[in-house]
Amino acid sequence: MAQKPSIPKGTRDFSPAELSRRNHIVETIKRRFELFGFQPIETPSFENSETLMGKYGEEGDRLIFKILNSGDYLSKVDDAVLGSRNSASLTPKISEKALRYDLTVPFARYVVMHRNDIDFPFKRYQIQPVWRADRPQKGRFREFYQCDADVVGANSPLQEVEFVQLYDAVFTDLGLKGCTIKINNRKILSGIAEMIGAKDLLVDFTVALDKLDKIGEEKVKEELLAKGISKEAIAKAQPLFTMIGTAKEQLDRLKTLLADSQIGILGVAELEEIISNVELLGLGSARLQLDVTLARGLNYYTGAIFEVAAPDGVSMGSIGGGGRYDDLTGIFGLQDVSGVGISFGLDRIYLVMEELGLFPDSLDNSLDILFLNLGKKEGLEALKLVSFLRREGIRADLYPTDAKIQKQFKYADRKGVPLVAVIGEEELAQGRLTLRNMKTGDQRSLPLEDGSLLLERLRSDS
RNA sequence: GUGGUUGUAGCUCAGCUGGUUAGAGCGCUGGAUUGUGGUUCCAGAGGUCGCCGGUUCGAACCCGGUCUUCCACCCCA
Repeated sequence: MAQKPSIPKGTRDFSPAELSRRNHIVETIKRRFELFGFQPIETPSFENSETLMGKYGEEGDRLIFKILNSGDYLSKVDDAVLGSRNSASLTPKISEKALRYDLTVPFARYVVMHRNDIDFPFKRYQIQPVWRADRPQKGRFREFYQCDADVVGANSPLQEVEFVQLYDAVFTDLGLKGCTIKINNRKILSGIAEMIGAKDLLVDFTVALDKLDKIGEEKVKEELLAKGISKEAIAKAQPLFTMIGTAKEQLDRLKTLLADSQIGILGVAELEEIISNVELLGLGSARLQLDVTLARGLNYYTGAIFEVAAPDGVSMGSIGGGGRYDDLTGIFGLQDVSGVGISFGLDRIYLVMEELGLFPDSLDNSLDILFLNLGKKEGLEALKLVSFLRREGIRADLYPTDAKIQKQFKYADRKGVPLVAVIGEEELAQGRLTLRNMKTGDQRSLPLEDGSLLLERLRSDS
């Protein structure tokens, strides 16, 4: 009995057409990463659970895919744990490995493990899938690709400036104009929390504030109240809700607001330096926007934080994010190594580009010329030219079987092949081939023996 | 994880208050056209109605469960 095939929810197959578009994005990103001096690494799909657990907050732990131990994994679990039916205590007993949730934490682990072989500052990039046990939605999958670039061992805020430029360069290359790179600094958020006396409620505070543009001022205040932040404290934070104007104006207001907070002032100064330097150097097609409500959930960030929004009019969550983390390697036993990095959400960038029709047509054709197969002798003759053209870097192919000529033409048409070469009985007798331009319908005759004339035509057409 | 939504041919979708052999368009295959695709015309193939169970004389349609899709939360790329 044949079963109906299916794939798990939140996963996808990629067709040749989709993959050539995805590769176009990946190659653009890769080229820029390398131009900016990053080197590639790869890490395993799965890590030891303890490497991952606890790095993404409580919510993150829930979304990590756990891998069941091999063998008779229940036999060694003692009855008390098994009988308690408590997932939190049972899980570590039956699962020691987990699929990676992002690329930043495995990278931190990599840095610590290989610290003696790495020349610091270390700039690495990594393009690999990650997995999250999330409920899928549009632009939200359970298996998706991240394209990360990080620098570890460099404290200078010039790194942040370069990352803003990197974002801008990639999106400009892709033709994705009008992206907004939102920037904030965790120190500012800490400073504000300190100011209003809610230091230990920093996470709740930032998570609520993050929703400002989505649910509005009143609802945010309600949530803050519900989380145990006093009315007076919220009143003190009032200037945050009406942060408009240029970056400079906003920074000036933050300076007065945070005058008594050492960490807050530090954050403002860092941000000021980054923003003014980005302005000085200029951007291509993206714009940098200070957004004091930007918080980001991943709790390892300590300094600058980034998030990229798609151009106006496209409804899609952030297509990139990142920030500075001072202590990530500290968790694995390597102190005083600051890191900063960004991530591109390949799958979401794909969806946005699809929606805006930004993929070049040239991605759709996979062949420069197709030779029709009209029999054994004819096919062999065609293959000689195919081999010659391939050596010259032309994407050439021979139709695999001597099917009906109509079928072969139809195949060429649908694949979008611009040129079709016909070598049949007639041509063979004359020592020539017929070359048809599929777009215009023009046909011309060329000698079989000398492939260079054909090559010339192909080169001039492309 | 919570609440809702969706599933009928390869694709996009019709299908009445449950009632004989479940339809269309596109696509596919063949022919018109025995060496010429994209247009047209003709013919044909293709469906466990997501899956499991229940109600009923009878279920694509009603009920329960389950999987999937999309949406809102949560969170995030």
